[in-house]
Amino acid sequence: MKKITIGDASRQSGVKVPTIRYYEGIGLLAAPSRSEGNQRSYEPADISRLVFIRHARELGFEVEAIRTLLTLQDDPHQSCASADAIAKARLIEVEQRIRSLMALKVELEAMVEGCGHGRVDQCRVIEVLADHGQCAHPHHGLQASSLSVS
Amino acid sequence: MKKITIGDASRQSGVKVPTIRYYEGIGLLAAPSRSEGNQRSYEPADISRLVFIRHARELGFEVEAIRTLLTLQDDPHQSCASADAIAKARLIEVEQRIRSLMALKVELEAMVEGCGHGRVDQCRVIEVLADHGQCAHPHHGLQASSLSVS
DNA sequence: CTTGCACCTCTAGTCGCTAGAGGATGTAGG
DNA sequence: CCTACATCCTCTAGCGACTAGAGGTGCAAG
Repeated sequence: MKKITIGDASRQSGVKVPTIRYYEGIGLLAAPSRSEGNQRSYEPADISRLVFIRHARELGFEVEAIRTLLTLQDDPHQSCASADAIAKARLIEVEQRIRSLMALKVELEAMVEGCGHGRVDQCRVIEVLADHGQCAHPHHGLQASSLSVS
Repeated sequence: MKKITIGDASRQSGVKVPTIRYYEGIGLLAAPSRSEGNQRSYEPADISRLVFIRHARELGFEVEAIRTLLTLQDDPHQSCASADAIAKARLIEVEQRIRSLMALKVELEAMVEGCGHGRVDQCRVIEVLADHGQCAHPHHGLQASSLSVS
């Protein structure tokens, strides 16, 4: 009978208040019951769900993937093949991302090192950007593809 | 006097047609002259600028950073300290990102490996997400912070 | 002269939130 | 009981960097 306000839910789960409402809006979290004054009232299970979501987001899973993972969690007798597949796909994404970023790192290091700290016309930073042929490493085919988790 | 259409500019620079128009809209690229029929007509210098922009975007520089880099390029007698600083900041971002992703990789690997390929109630993927205490590595403080380049 | 592609503008959508306006509710102190 | 004040409510708009689509015009080849 303890009523958990959205603020408490936020503090307990680590998910910000507007984000909780957002998750409700997109159907990740069921709409909770309301108090007489129309305020959301959560239960412990909702907190767990929010922690689950937050954790998955921190791992870089997309909301759609989390939606699938949550339906799996809701029915524990299902095969976990989908969860497995989602995690594996995410792992492959992360590995690719790391490879790309390593290539970027090498190139940025060369740019920064090559900068004579003088005038722009001797600056390798600008030069490399202007002329792709100067690249330390080719990295064509890199395409912006979302997903952050800094 | 060769007139470069937006389609040719796209093919030569590797920047998509709508993206070129977008860059014009946000002022990264000057509005080119127009043909009688109101079609954009580019010059070789515009292609170079587009290549510069594309390359910088591939390296993960934000549009605002590129704006600065372009003004530096336009005046080659300036000090390149700003370009240097921008590249260094980007390098630090990339290094941080790599570290975070390595931590994610470790955790995802543990999840995937721990999956018994049975039912959900034995699945470590779901379990780890539900209970942060199961994490192989702590990665709190990770906050989504934009910037992709897959 | 017609077919068909490339071009034009404009608006709206993507993702995962975040910020702000403007108002209602809940709680603690006087 | 009244007043602050924090917290809650809904709603809309904005972020970055594009992308997609509607609805219309230009142009070159057959």
